[in-house]
Amino acid sequence: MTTASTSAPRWLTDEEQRVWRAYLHATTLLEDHFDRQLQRDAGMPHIYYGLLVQLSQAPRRRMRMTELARNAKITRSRLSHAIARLEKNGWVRREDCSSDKRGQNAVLTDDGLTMLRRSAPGHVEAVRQAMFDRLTPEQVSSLGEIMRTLATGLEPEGTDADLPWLR
Amino acid sequence: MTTASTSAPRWLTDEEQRVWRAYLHATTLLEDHFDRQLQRDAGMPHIYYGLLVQLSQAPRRRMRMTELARNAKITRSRLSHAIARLEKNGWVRREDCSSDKRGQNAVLTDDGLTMLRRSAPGHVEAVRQAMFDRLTPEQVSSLGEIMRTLATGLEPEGTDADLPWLR
DNA sequence: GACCTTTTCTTGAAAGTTTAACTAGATAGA
DNA sequence: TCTATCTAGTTAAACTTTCAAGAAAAGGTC
Repeated sequence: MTTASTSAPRWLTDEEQRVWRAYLHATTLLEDHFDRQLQRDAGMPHIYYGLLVQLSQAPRRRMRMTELARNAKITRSRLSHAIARLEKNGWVRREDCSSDKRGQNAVLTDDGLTMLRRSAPGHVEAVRQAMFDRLTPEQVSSLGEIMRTLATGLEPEGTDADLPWLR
Repeated sequence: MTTASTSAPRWLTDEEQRVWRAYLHATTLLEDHFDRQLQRDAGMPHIYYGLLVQLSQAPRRRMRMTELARNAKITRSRLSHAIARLEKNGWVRREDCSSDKRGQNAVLTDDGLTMLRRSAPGHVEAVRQAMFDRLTPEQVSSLGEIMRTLATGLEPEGTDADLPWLR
């Protein structure tokens, strides 16, 4: 067991505090920025757009709900609501899974694919402008390594971690 | 003017796609992680906690609404709702601004400060575990530089940028 | 002063998310 | 088989955020 609850807290150094705050500022601004860009140009928040992208790259443009939730790093409940909304837009439809009667597949429709094709260039451009055009190749590489490390830290293999899509 | 809407899109390279996805994965997981940690230990989402931290560090534990929104990188509307909720909890109260009758100050109460002191060690520990313990000093430094660059890119000085707290 | 514009902040409704509870089907053990 | 447990997904209610609109004060111009 740890003694974290009783021992003196290891406060952040000034440098760490600056980095932490910069992280929060940048991620908050970026999320706001992309949510607005996609709400304006594609009529949905960024996380919904990501779901369509996932589906477009999946075999036969379909994916099991839990698998999609795992890829998007969100809860199944959140995904249920999201797919319901996208279904109303006609961009996704649900389909029973043949091998498991509890299961559902989310399927990207032709309309959904069309919408994605139309909005992709603008979104890529936005991502470039906000991120890749501002960083050196070394920074891009470093950012990738850092983000992979942090993500892995929160979803360690073979443990009982509290992962969104298992809740 | 640009020709972005008509010229061929500059698609992301494989490397850029991997970095972009890693960024989305890590930030989504981290936000979920800290929101849950603070909801459990302090009874509020992470962004609300950040507001109390800001107030605790401000002179006389108070700050103008727009100033607080700017620091937190959120809209004034969002802040209004958040402060209303924190007021209900007794952790913040509102106060008229003497020099500008339109203005309001958000003031951290004694109860709010107590709550903050009680939950700070656990939160710092969570931040360490999820971020600083997993990165080398070089990575921490690099992350700070990258995040500062990205944040600055979205709030350029002296322009008519679409910043949340001005909407 | 009168008028117009801008700034500050709030509000109500709509949209999205979380939490806990629930249904139905799969799985494993006696 | 029968039963307990687990997994897949949904749902209702509470909460948070966004969007659009608006009230009130400040600032600028004539």
